[in-house]
Amino acid sequence: MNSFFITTPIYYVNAKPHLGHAYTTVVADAMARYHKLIGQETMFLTGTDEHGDKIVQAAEKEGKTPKEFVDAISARFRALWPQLDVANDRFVRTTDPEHISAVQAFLQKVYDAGDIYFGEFGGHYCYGCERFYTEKELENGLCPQHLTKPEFISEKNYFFRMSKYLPWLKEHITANPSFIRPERYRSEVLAMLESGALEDLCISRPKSRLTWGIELPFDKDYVCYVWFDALLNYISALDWPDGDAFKKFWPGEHLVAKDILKPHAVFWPTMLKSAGLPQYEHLNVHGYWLVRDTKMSKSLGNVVEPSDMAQRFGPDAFRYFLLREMHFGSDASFSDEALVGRINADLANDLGNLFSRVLSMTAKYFGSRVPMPAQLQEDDKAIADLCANSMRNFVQLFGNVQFAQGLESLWELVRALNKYVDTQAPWALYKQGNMERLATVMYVMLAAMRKTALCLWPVMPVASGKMLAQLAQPVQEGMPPVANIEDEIGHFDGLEPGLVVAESSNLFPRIEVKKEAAEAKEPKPQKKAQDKKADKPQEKAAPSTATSPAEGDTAAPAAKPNVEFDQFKALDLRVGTVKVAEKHPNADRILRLEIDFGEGELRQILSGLAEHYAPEDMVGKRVCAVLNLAPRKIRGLVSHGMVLTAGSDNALGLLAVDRDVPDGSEIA
RNA sequence: GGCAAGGUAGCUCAGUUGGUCAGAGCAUGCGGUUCAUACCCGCAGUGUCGGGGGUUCAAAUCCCUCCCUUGCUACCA
Repeated sequence: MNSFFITTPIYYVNAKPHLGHAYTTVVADAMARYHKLIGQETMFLTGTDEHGDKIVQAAEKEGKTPKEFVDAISARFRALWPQLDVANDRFVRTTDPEHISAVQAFLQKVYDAGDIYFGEFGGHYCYGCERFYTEKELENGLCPQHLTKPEFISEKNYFFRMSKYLPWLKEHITANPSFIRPERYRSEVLAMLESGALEDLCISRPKSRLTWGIELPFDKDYVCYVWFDALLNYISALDWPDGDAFKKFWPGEHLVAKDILKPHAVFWPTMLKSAGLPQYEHLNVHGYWLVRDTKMSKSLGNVVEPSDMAQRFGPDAFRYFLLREMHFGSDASFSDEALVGRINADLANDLGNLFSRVLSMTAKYFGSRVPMPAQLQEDDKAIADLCANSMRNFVQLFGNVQFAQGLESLWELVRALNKYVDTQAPWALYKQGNMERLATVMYVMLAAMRKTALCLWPVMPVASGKMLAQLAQPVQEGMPPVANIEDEIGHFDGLEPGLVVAESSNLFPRIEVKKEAAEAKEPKPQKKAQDKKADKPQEKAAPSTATSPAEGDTAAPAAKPNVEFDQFKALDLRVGTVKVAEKHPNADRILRLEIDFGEGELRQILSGLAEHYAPEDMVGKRVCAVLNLAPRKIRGLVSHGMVLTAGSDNALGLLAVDRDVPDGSEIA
């Protein structure tokens, strides 16, 4: 197989690009370059996802049409990639006409195959669960959780018969250990399949509710629901069904963050299966970057900006850090100190200094001409062997998406070269006038440095080019430095004696740290799911949709329609004092409160505060609540009202009254 | 609460099927060197390999149990 196709997810354009996007895209770029470096023709695709409710709302807010809005944000993504030396071959947008027609062709194909049906059932909607139940799931016609009668919602939709292919999928994943990698995510998907929780997939929305989407070819009253639309970018961008690119590059592999594992590991393969298309080769799943939280918030402007990092430290160093610091698949922690540490230790001290010292000696001893080596001795052969080993490991590990390990393997060589300089002591040979030996030693180092620079091209394309240029190697921008790096492993020559190399080198200047240490003392790393929001559709899960996109982006929620004053007056809002607070015995997130509203007896209200307030801290607190909500049973206890809070999971607070008013006071 | 993955030197992590497996890099201390980006090289560590119990001649590595972390999941009217 001599072609290679890699994709990032198409990024959801409701916000600007952040570290998570940058990581995924840089990794994809490095993979694409790696495959070029082993002699394959590659296609690297990224793009933007531009359909869905959230987009319409965000556009309205800015007084733009959805199209105007997505044009602007999509452009921002596209503008970022060159700053990170990312060279994608194509950029797909779900609003491209070619994409739209491909989605419709695909839908028609699956429809004709009988795998799409109109959803007659699945209309039993429980408001408590915010989901639909099938007849089978109901207990005596009631919601099994709330024991209430679900409402039959008449909104019908089209469903993809995904369940039909789940047994096949399980076999496929079992039979192909690297279909989903690393292993942990493969197990996760298998567990998902075992659990039997997956059902058919809702793939439509009525136009009455959502118009910003792709019309179904077999029903003009419906548009395609997000995932179906979004996933198909991977082949629409290859000009499926008829394009040459598809024939040439499919199947390829995908790169995603762990939050969108399910759609890529379950929806997408079953879709391909239904349409009779070959499966992708690999789904490569990475973790999150956690960011040290110095009260990180948008208001403090403390968020990690990829373009900012690239400007401050250079795209090469930033890319190196991303690939070296994160063990692919696991989460990693991002901080300026870690970044500076890597740059100084690995790039400046080890690699940069190696180039500097060797080139400077070559200038001094041989007028910057690559000397002709004599017979290699033991020490020299040891370096040559190590060089071959490091390269072999590097190539193999990179192919296995083990980027950190691959780089580590290469650095074994870099460190050994620094040591070799010390043990051979060229300056001593020079003083002794042992020019033959000196020539050999210098040649060994220069040759090994060349090999190192070749390997680094996928990771640091510009710096690699500079290193090679310093070694008088031909470099053509955008092209891999050699036709196939694997041909470079078996032999140690490749550097022509007589070439004139650079006199000095300052590839990676040390970054002096002074005040940075002071700033970064106390705060503990806090979880910050970088990728979470942007890559996935935002609409609430609907009938049988397995995804449940996370809500709660930092942007304020969209405005709601006006209500009449009477409707507001209908609410019985009051102030009360918490007298009793304890954890709900059967629910982790819920506190059971008994609150005095001046009613003569305490009122029991259940509230999802357990993750934000300790029970003992609640006692004595004055709270605001809605009293006349219909009582609801939650996990065995009944709640007679709702405590008012503001904020989201990240930062949640209770509403309070700023003066002392009696319990039971009305809020108006 | 259920399911899953983890807890190994100050930090980030390696440790295949139980027997040099107690390691690497960074950071720290001491020494060396001078070609070099105050760099590089050498040496030195510290670790009850989360706690406890068990199997075994032998366990970080297998079993049980407990604790903690993370993710997914349910309840948050």
